[in-house]
Amino acid sequence: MYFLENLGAELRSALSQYSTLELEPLWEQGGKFGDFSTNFAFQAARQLKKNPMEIASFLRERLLDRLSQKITVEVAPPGFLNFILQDEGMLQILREVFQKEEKYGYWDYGKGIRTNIEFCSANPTGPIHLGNARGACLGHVLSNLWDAVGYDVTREYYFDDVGTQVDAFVLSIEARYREHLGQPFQFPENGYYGEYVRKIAEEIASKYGSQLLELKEQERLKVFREEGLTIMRAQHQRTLSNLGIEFDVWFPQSSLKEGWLDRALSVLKERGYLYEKDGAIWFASSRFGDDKDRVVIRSNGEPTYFAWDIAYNLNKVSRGFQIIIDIWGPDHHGYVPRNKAAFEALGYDSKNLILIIYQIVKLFEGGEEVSMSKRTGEFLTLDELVETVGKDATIFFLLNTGIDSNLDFNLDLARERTMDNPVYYLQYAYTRALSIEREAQARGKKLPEIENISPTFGEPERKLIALLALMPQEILKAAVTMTPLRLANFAKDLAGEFHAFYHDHRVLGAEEKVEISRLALVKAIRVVLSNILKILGLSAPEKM
RNA sequence: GCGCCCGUAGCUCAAGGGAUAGAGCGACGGCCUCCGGAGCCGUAGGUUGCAGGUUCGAAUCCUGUCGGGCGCACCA
Repeated sequence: MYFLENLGAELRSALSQYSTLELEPLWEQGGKFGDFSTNFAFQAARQLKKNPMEIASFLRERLLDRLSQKITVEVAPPGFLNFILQDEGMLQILREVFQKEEKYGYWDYGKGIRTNIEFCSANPTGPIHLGNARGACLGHVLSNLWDAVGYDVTREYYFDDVGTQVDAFVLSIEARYREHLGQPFQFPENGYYGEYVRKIAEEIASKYGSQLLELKEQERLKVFREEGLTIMRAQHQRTLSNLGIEFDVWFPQSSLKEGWLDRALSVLKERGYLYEKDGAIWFASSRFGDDKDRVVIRSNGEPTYFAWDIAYNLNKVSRGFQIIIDIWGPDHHGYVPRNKAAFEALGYDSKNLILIIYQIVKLFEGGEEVSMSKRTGEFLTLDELVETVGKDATIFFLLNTGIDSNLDFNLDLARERTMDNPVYYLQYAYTRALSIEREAQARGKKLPEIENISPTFGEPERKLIALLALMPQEILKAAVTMTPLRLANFAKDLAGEFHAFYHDHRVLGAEEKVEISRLALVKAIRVVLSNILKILGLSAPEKM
C-alpha cells in the first residue's frame, strides 16, 4: 500500500466513525502549510451538509489516536487538513520507491478487467498524418496508463479495408500502374493523387511486371487491392513502430464479413429495433437518446459504416472484452450517440463503451495554415515529422495539449527549436540524476541499506519526496480521467523541483548524513522519472 | 438552424470545485574554479470573452450571451 493510500485509509476509517459516507481522499502538496494537504473534509461536508471545520476537527482528533507521533495533523480554516511528516516518514516513502522500483506508481485498481483500446486506425488509403498521430499518441499513452493501473489491455488497430474510399484507392493504384507502364489510363474521380500511390504502383509493377494487364479487370483489381493494402498496412505498422507504438491486434474490417454483421443485425432485429423505410434498413437509435434513427443497410443493399461499427463492438464483446475504448478524431463525434445507442440495443451497458474524441490538429508553416488533404496528397506525414523533430519530441508535442483543445502544430518551431520542447527538460532531469549516481559510484560512495540510513531532510528534499509520494495517485488520476497530459505536467513539476534542488544544494560532498540522504533521494527521483517516461512512451537517455 | 469542443499573460498552453491562477516561448537583468548550464534565480506581463446564478469557496459547475473550431449522408 502506498504511503498516501495508507494515510487515506486512516482518513476514511476516521470518517466512518462520523458517518457512513464513503469517500476517497485526494492529496496535493501542502505548500507552506505542510507536506501534504487534502480537501477531504470539504468533500464530506458537502455531502453531509455539515460545517467543514467541524468535520476536519473531528477527523484530526481521530487521526491523532491512530497515527504515530511521526505525522502531525493540522486543521486550517475553512477546513483543510494538513499533514507534516518527520524525517522517518519521508524515509518510508523513499523505501517504498526502492522496494517497488519499476512498479512504483502501478496499481491493481483495474483488477485485470479485459479492456480493448482501439486507436489510430488510420485509413489504409494513405500514410499516417498528423491528425491520426495525435490519436496514436493518446491511445498509446492511455493504454500504458490503463495497463499501469491494472487493466488487462489489448491495443487494437482497426484496419478499414472495406468501402468506397478503398475502392477509389485501388483504382488510383491501377491508374498509376498503367501510367508507369506507358499504358493509357484514366485517373478515377475522387482518386488519391499522392506520390505514395505512384510508389505503390511501381512496387507492384516491379513484382508483377506488365502481366497484370492480361488479367480480367476483376482479378486485376483484386491484386491491386491486396497488394496495396498489404503495403499500406506494413507502412503504418513501421511508422508507428518508429514511435514505439505497437499493437496486439490488427483487425481488418473485412473479417467482420464472416458472420458478425449478420449476427449484430439479427440481434437488433429480434429485439425490434430495425425497420424498413425508403428501401433501406434503419436502426431506431433515437429510442436510446440519439437525435434520429440511422440507416444500417442502404437501399442498394450495402451496409453503412455504422453497421460495421455495431458488428465490431459485438465482436469485441464476444472476444471477452468488458470495457471497450475507442479513440476517435473530431470528425467522428456525431457517431458517439448512435454507437452508444446500438451498444445498449444489443443488450450491453453503454458505460462500458468509452468513446473518446480528441480535437483537431492544424498545421502551421510560415505563419499560415497548411491544409492537409489525403486526396491531393498535400500533408505532413508522421514519418516526416518524426524524421524532422525526433520520436520523443513528436510524442510530447502531441500530448502536450489537452485532448479537448485544438492543437496548432507550428512546424517552423518544431524544426528550428526542438531544444525548446519541454520533453528535453524532463529527460535532462533523469539524465542528471543518473549522472550524479554515476559520479557517486566513481567516487566510491555507496548508498547503505535504506534501513541503516538515519535521514536528514531539509525543506527542498521534503518537497521532492512529497512529489514522489504523490506520483502513484497522479498515475491513477491520469488513467481514470483519461488525461495523459496530467502525467506530463506532473513530470514537469517534478523535474523542475529537481533542477532547482540540484542548483541550490550539493549532493556529493555534503556532510555525510546529508549526502547519504540526498543520494537516496536522487536515486528515488531517477526511478520515478524513469517510470513516468516509460508510461509516456518517452525514452530515458543515459546521456544527452 | 442543431450538436460537440475551445475562449486564461504578447504567443503556445496548464490548473479533477480549494489556500496568493501557473509553466514554456518571447522581453529585460543576473548565475558555471564546484555532482552535466539542454540548467538555475529574478523583473515585467491577468477584470480567466461578457452577464447572471449555485456555495464556506468558481477559470472550473448551471443559465444566458458574444467570438472561434469541428461536425450534422443511404461517404468512410
